Amino acid sequence: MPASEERSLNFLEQIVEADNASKKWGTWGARDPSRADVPQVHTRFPPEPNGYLHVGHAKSICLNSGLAKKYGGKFNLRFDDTNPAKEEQEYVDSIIRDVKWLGGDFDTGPNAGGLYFASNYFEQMYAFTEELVKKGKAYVCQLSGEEVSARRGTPTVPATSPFRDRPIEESLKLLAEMRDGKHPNGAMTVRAKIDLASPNFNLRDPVMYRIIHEHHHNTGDKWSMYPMYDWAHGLEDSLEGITHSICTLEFENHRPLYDWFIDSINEGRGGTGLPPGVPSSSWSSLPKIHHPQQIEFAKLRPTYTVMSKRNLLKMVEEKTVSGWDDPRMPTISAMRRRGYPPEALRNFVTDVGVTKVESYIDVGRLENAVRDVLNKTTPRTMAVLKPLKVTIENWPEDKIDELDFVINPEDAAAGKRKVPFSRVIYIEQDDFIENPPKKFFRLAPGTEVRLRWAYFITCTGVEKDAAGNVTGIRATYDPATRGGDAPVGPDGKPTKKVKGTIHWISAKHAVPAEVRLFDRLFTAEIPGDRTGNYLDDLNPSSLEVVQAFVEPWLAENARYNNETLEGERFQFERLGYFNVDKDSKPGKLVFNRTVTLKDSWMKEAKPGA
RNA sequence: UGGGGAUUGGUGUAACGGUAGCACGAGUGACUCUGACUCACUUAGUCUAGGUUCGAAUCCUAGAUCCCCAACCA
Repeated sequence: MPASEERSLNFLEQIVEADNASKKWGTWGARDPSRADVPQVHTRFPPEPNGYLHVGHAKSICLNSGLAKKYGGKFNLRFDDTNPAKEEQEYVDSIIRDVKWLGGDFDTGPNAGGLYFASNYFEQMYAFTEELVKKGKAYVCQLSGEEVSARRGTPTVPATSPFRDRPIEESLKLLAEMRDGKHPNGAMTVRAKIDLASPNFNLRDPVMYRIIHEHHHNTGDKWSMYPMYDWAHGLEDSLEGITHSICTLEFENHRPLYDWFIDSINEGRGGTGLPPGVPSSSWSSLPKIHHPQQIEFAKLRPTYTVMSKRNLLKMVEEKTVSGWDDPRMPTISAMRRRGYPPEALRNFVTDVGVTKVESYIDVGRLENAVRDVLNKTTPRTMAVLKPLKVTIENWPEDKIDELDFVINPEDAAAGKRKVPFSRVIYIEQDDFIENPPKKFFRLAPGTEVRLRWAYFITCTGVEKDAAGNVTGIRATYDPATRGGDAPVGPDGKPTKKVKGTIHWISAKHAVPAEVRLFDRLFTAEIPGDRTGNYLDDLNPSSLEVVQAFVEPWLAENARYNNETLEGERFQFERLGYFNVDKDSKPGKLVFNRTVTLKDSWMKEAKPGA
């Protein structure tokens, strides 16, 4: 897959390069004289700690940290923790873990910009607010939520507030009281005084602060007024010197508001003179604040998945899934648990690109990106998911043969290992059909197949129970095919060929293991599109648990790393990629199927499947 | 009805007035001790209608369709 070395620039990169060329943001020279000619590029990922990160956030993380990396800039992780009613420390911890796992190096390496919290800027934001009130650009409004809503107006009818022209001193007094916690939730808000008739509703005197008496994970009980996102967000970026504030499309309408806030703070600062009638003041000696450039991009929306935190939270709370890290979830922690390598997520994100077009991405592309990485990196091993017993009639009762098994055909350095073979083996139920259809290359009465790296066997009989179900089969092996190669004739060519090669496990050596097979959580490309309720499209069989057999080598090498939260990854030949789940315990192995192998036989046998 | 965005094969994405290209998917074939991987070939596209131009996906005009906006959420 194109890890995209020669891909053309996406529109974000084009903007950054144009800015760099024009020196729009200056260079890093002030901080580091040795980098006086490196243009400043400073990005950030600004999550609210109110849920777990999902694959959509992964796109933002990769975009932002990728830009910093590519242009020698800095990347910040900043929590947008402005609403204590919804935010929790647990989410802060999980987000930090997930961002680091994905390679968003906000605290290590050359691009580390640091870890920040919006709540650490509350004092500064309050000072800005006082300044705006004094400038006549903000006021305290004592309308209730319902009243504000009722007075909102329509696209052509302006909003109203009876408090917008109250004396500045009055607002200042109430502002101080809000800060001192003297008023209950909902009693009043601070509003920006912009334009009640604006066709852009974001400019109809938006609320800057509301009163929330609630414990905050970072600031404790210090504050009882909290800034709204719109007021806070642009300031956070400004304070951190963010050059390119990358966000999603729905914030396009908010950009004029962010511009207004910063312009209003800067008005009269830095000695540029005050508007007529405004007396000289404390802020005229203050420097202007940084004005980042906001750029909007379209969210990532994979098919067959839901992305809204609300809907994901609902599934967690109602136990539709086992938790935020249920391997079927689109969260980063679920993908890590399921065995997706972070590199695959990164490749996927660059592969689908970034634009302003709202589109759906075939979730199959994510699965392909996962296969791509895993194919190159995982050891091959054998496991039988749904065992069918095969007795090799001409193999001596107690004889055991040790056969060589290539660990990874894609990676010669991985070497070989021994796999035991004996008289009774298990093969996959799907690899035997009593009355096979055309083009079925596997085992059937009278046909011959190769057992991977072992012997050719021919099916000689079928055992059934009283109900007629196949309970086992009998076969004979060809001693001349040891290692899986047909004997070579005088002409140097193999004396026979078999079309099929199947995997197997020696019954005597088989180690039992639980294997969890996942399918998509939803059966509809766009869950809920049909009925309006995404749960109507839940896939009832998205989880299947089987008791499988694995080879001894795998049992010995199946490890789970409690520190990185990653289980060892393997390919089970012909079945897919699997990893060790955190539920594994000594004596009880649990594997997740990360993703299947592509299966063109399945497509042929069951068209449309 | 106001404002802000978007529209290129089945899907995603390039082309920035000069040959509509790439990737995924799909199809066919080759290879193969994984029906995997790999390789080759094929497939199919500029929202519509006008206009400017030697030349338009790109510029202009009009229209169509889709998304976002009237939380004290982010």
